[in-house]
Amino acid sequence: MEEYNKEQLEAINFNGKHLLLLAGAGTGKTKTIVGRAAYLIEKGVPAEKIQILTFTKRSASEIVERVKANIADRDANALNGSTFHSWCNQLITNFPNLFGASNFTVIDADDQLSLMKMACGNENQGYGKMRIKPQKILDLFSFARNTRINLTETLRRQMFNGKTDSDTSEEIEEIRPELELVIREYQKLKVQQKYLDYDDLLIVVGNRLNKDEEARKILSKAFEYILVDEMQDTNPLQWFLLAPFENICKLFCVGDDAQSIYSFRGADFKNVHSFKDRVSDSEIKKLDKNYRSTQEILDISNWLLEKSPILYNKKLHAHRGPGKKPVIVNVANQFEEANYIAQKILKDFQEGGKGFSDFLILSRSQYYTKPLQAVFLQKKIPYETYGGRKFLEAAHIKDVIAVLRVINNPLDQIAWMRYLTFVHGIGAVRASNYLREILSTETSILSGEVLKSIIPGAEGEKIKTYYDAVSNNKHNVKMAVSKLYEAMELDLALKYPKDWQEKRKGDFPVLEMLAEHYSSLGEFITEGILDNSSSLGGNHMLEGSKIKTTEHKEHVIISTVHSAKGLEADICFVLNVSPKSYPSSYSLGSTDEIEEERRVLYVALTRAKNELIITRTTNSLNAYHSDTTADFDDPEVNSAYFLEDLPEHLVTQESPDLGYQRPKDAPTPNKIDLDFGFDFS
DNA sequence: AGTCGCAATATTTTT
DNA sequence: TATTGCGACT
Repeated sequence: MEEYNKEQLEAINFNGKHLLLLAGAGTGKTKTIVGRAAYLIEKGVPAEKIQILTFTKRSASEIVERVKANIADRDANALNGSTFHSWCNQLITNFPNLFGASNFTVIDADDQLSLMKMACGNENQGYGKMRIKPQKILDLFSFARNTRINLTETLRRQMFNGKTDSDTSEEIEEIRPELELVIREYQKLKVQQKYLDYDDLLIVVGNRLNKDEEARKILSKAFEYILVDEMQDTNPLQWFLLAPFENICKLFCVGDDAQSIYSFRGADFKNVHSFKDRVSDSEIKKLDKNYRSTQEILDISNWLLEKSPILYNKKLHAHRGPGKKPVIVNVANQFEEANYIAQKILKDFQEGGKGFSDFLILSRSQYYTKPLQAVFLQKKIPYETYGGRKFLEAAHIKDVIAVLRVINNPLDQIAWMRYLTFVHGIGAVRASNYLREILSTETSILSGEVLKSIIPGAEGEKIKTYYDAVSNNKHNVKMAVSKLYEAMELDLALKYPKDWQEKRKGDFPVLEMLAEHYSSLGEFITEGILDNSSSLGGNHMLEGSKIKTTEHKEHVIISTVHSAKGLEADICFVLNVSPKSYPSSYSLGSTDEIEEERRVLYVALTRAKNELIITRTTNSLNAYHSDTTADFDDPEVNSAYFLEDLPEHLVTQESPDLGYQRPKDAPTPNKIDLDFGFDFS
C-alpha cells in the first residue's frame, strides 16, 4: 500500500469534474495517478471505464501494474493504459462502423518516408521546384497537423524562424502550392493502400468525435474517467481528441510546465496555463514537495530554472533534506567520459554496495551513447537502452514482417516492394513491374500460385514459398511466423553475412514468442509499430508480452532525456553538458527553442535521487576561466551555454582519475562480444 | 538495363 | 546503423 501526503490525497479523492494537477519533478506525479485509478476502482467505478493515457507504453503499463498491486478486493484487470496513438488504434479497431476503417495498416516513420518519396516522384514537377527533402516535407506536414495550423504558418515557423516580413511571405508563397501538391499525393497514396500514419490515428478519431453527436454518445457509454499523464507535452491535436470528452468523462490531467520538451511535436506548455479557460467546470491543484532528490540536486535544478526568462513560479524543496553536492566532471573527450563512467559504476558496484539498476545515464541524443555502450560491453556492465531503434524496426525483422503485411493487406505496396526485392535477383525495377501486375489481380484470388505465374523462374518459386507459409497459417500468427522464418532463414543468413550468426538470428525465436500473444496478423503488425518499448541491442527475452533486452534483472539504464521522463535513479549521470550541446547547436537560437533546451536539461538533472554527476567535454581542464579554447572564446556560445555562470558553491568540480583506458584503445562497437560473461546471482 | 556489392557518410528529441 | 553512390558484373 502506498502512502500519500495531504496534497496527493486531495487530488486522489477529488470530487469535482475536471482536474489539472500541476506536479513538479519528483513530487509523486505517477504515484498520484496510480492512487487516483485505485481510488476510483475501489469506489466502484468499473475498471474498463477508466482510460489512462501516457506518452510511452512503458509508463502506461507501469501505472497499470502498480494500480493492480494496490488493489486487493476489486478486479483491476480491465484497466486500460495506453499511449494516445495506441488508444486511438484500439478505438478504430473496436468500433469499425464508427470510424469507417478496417483492415488498415499503420505505417511507421520508415514507411512514411518511402511513401513520401513515391509522392515526390509522382508529382515530379512540384517536387523539383522546391528541393525540400521528403523527410522535411513529412516533418512539416506532421507539425502542421499536430499544431493544427495551416501550411503557410507552418512554413513560416519551421523554415523561416517565424519571420513575417514581405520577402519571407513571398518565398513561402513560392513553395507552398508545390508542397500542397506533393502532400495531397501523399494522402492519396495512403488512402489507396489503406495506410494510416501516426497522425491519422488521432485525426480519424478526433474528427469523428468532434463532428458527430452520435459517436460521442456511443463512447460516453464506454468511458467515465480519463487520466492523462505528461499533460504539458500534449499538443493541439491531442487536445482536439480530448476536447469531445469534456462532456462525456471526467478528466484528470497531470503535468509540469517546466518539463515540457516536445515542442518539436507541436506541444506548447502554455496549454497547461490555460487549462481553466479551456475546460469548463475544472479546478487546478498543485504538488510541490519533492520526495525524490536531495536539496543539493534541487538547488542546481532550481538555479537553472531561475535563469530562464520564463516564469515557472516553482522552486522545489527537498523533503529528504541535504545530501551530496552534484559533481561536474571535465573530460577530454567522449571516450574518456565513457571510461570514467564505467569505472565509477564498477567501483560503486564492487565497493559501494550498489546494484547496476541504481544507475541512470542520460544523453541528449541516442547517437551520443554509442561509445558508452561499447565500453560497457567491453567491461561487462549490463545495460539497457531506452529510446533506441526498435526491435521490429530492424531490417531483418522487417523483411519477415513484409510478407505478413501483404497477406494482411494486399494493397500494401511498401511491404510488397520489400518482399519482392528481398529475393535475390529481383531489384527495384523488376519488383515494381511485378507489383503492377499483382495489384491488377483481384485480391480475392491472389495466391502463391498466382504469384508464381507472374514471376518466372526460381525467384517466383521463392516468392510462392514465402507466401504460402503465411497464407496457409493465417489463423495462427505464431505458426505463420515460424513457417515463414523456416522458409526464409537461408536467404536471411545470406543477406546479412556479417552479423547474422551472432546478432540477428537470435531475434527470430523472440519474434515467434511475441507472435504467440496475437490472434490476428493485423493486430501483431500494428502493435509492433505502436510499441516502442522494446529496443534492440542485447540478449532478448520475453516478459509477459514485452520484449526484454537482457536476461539480467540488474542493469544500468542508458536513456535519452526525452525517453527518461518519469524515470529516477539513485545515481544519475548527465552526459556531455557542454557548450553547443546545452543548448544544442541545432536549435536556431530563438528564445523558445533555447528555453526548451533548458527544460531538457532540467528534466535530466531532476532524475537523480542521491548523486548527480554531470560530465562535459572541454579542451581545458578548468572550464570556468579558460581563455585558451575556441569553444570558450566564442562569446556567443559562451553566453548561451547554460552552465556558463553556474555559481561554484552549487557543485564540486572533478577531473577523471588517471588510469582509464586511452581513447585509441577504446574498442569500436563492431568488434564486441555480446556475452556479458558475468555472474549476477 | 538491371542488379549487386563495396565504400563512404552522416546522424536531436518520439508516437 | 542504415542509407546513398558508384563501379562492375549478369
